[in-house]
Amino acid sequence: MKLDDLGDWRRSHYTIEVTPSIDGEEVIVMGWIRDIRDLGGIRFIVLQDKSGKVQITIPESIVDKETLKKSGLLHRQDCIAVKGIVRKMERAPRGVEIIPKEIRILGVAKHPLPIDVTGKTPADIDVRLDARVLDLRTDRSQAIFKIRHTTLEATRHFLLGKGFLEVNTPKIIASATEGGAALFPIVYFEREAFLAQSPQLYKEELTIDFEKVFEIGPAYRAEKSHTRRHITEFTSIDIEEAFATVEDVMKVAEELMYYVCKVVREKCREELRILKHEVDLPSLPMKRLTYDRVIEELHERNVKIEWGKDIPTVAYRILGKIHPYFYFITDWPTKLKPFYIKPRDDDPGISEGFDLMWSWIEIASGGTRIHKRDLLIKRLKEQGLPIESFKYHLQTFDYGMPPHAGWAIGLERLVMMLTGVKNIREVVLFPRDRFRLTP
RNA sequence: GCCCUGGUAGUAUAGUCCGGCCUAGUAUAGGCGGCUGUCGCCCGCCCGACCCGGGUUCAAAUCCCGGCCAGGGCGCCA
Repeated sequence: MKLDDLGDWRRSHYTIEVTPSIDGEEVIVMGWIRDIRDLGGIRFIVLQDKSGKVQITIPESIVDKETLKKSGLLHRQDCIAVKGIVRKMERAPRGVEIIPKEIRILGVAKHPLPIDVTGKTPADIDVRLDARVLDLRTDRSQAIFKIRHTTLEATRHFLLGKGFLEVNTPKIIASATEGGAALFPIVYFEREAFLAQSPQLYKEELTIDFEKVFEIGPAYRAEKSHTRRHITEFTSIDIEEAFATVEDVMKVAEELMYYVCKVVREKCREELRILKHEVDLPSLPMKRLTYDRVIEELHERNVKIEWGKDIPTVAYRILGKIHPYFYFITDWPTKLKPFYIKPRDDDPGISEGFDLMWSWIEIASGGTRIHKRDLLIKRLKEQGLPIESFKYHLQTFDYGMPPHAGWAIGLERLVMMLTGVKNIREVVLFPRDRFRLTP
């Protein structure tokens, strides 16, 4: 089909701005055809733009022949511009419709489409991700990403209000430093480099310069996990604060969770309705369970975990049934935590690290960091990490490292909680997992 | 790395256990026709599929073996 040019047409109104109060005005709207209902002598076209939808009504007796003919050529998801007169009409959705004078076809869609954008015929997650750009047009996807956007907006607003400075640290790093999660190796000219698994060391170092920093950025994990809560590229919300301890930053975390829930509840009512999901306001302070207490609770339910061992997923699922919303797990055995987490002064076997849980899923982890160089070296050795790889990091401890604490929140897991979505890939535009690298 | 499950039109499903009744049903999308107030419009007609390879059998969508692809779970982790 021959496409029309945009020409000198510019949008005069978003669809949401077409209301009964502008009855009789001429408008130009632009967007995509969501649905067409042809009744013979009258044709209804639902036009969708980023703001919402409006009905274009084409009664054969009113509209001129050429526009009538053109309107008959249209399909779902074609991109069009419509110049027409707004008509107040009680029988139309939102009490208003547009009677077109001229239609310009700007882009066409090839049919049949791989997924139904009206959402009436469901599609599997795999099919949806293969046609992701089309899938993102659905009300469900639009709602999810509006909530994700609002979560980020609220998080920034909250942390900026607390005096944190937003930073960006390198995602290409020289060596596999932190231990733990596997890193992706990359070819960096004639050397090998890695994609960063977290901004951990950089954000700690930056407390010397800016005291309170946060970063919202990508993190990469080469884990072969294949579950609804794992992806290889995710977004980490990180904070680090000088002159603070685990209790101070746990407070920041729970207040942030409260604030984000509050903002999403207020600003995303329609989106939550579409997703048939409710967000409860957590009560503060959130429960603080020690690792010992968690082991006890599990014992009471016949799940035996030896002290010092990690908590397996089955146990977390049980824990999630006992504590269905947010709770902290504190006082972890030092050996279960990364080398930079500070052991307690009065009992070095226990750390000042914590996890923030949402039901059975870990949303965040953090704690007081070690700021004394000698202790850090001792812990590196205990965990069998190569001291020489930490040369630049250890060097910063000669520049007046303040006591500090921080945490990292997995944005996608937070958004899963806020949207009720069961698969993490649904809350990422173009997710990467063990098996998916495209689109 | 280990374990489980599945693969039928563009999409979503029925049929698979217990082989023949399958010329593979249904919905939706798409095409054609009809319909002047739809808003998951309606009505009629049409198009369109058993993942690939091998085996068993008179007969395979259905049973067996291999492959490929996908979903999920464990471990690890956010």
